[in-house]
Amino acid sequence: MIRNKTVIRTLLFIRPMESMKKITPTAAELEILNILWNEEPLTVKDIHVLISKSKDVGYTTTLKTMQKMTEKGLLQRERNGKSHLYFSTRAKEETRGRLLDRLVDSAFGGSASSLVMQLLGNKKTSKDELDEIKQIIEQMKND
Amino acid sequence: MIRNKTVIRTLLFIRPMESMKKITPTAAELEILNILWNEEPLTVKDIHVLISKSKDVGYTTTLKTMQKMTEKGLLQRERNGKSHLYFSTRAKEETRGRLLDRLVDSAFGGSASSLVMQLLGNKKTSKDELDEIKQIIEQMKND
DNA sequence: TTTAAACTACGATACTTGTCGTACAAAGAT
DNA sequence: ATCTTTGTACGACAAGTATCGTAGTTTAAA
Repeated sequence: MIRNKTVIRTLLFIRPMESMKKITPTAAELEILNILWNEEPLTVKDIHVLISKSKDVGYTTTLKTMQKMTEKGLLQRERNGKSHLYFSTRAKEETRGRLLDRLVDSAFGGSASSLVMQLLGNKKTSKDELDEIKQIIEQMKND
Repeated sequence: MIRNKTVIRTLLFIRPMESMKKITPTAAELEILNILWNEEPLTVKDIHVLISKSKDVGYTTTLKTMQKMTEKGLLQRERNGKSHLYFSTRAKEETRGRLLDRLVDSAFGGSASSLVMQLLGNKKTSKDELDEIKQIIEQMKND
């Protein structure tokens, strides 16, 4: 049985369909997305300046990552004079939802309530957070 | 009689400092851990049979993955005749907690309540799940 | 005792991720 | 017009993941 995807695509003369792919960003990509979700659009430089505050990384690393993200369809860009303005193509909620689904499936046996239980029992979650979560639930009960 | 082997080995210092490393398992590793968290210990074959039900993968792939996990300290094993019996070294809750923390940090700006909101607003989370979650919260309020 | 079956060990491969360095292009500054 | 700055493009590389194939070892069967 042929398992190699590259081989299969070659044999079938098809290309990977970017639009159909449900891409979940990696950690480095999320760092960039978190910034863009807060303020769009931004240049590579803008983002790199922000990231550099908490992390020592080269400019071309950020650039390359954003180029890859654009290839993948996570970002779009448009020329703005000499440089580009980047913005995210997917709503924050959609991406977060997908990541959450993946975690629920892969680590919590598909049970979202197990995840919440874990979260509420987690020492790292602050009391304020817990109160806030409880309040959210309370509010939802009135639907 | 003490049945928990992880505890025994921890007390006997069978594993060195490796066990201190904070490793977060990958997707393929989680698949194996999910099985072991449910029933321990198991052989490579046991696990491979179970995984094969939902996934087409070679036996040596499962074997190799479990060998790597043992190297990393995620699993431990002991000879059992011709083969080995594997068991996980970390409590389910610890690993889940770490994965959850990572997601909260990387995708939800460190806000656990944002994560819960997202989860509750997620169409994919079933009504039953939602009810269950609400019930959990309700119960926690009585502390 | 030879053989077959069941296992393990280990190397190899393809892909992905994160990271830079270098080369090149465009726009100003001198 | 030439030099400097500010960008982009692109190749390269190390590390890690998932995946198998092949070879070798042990146990059980004939």
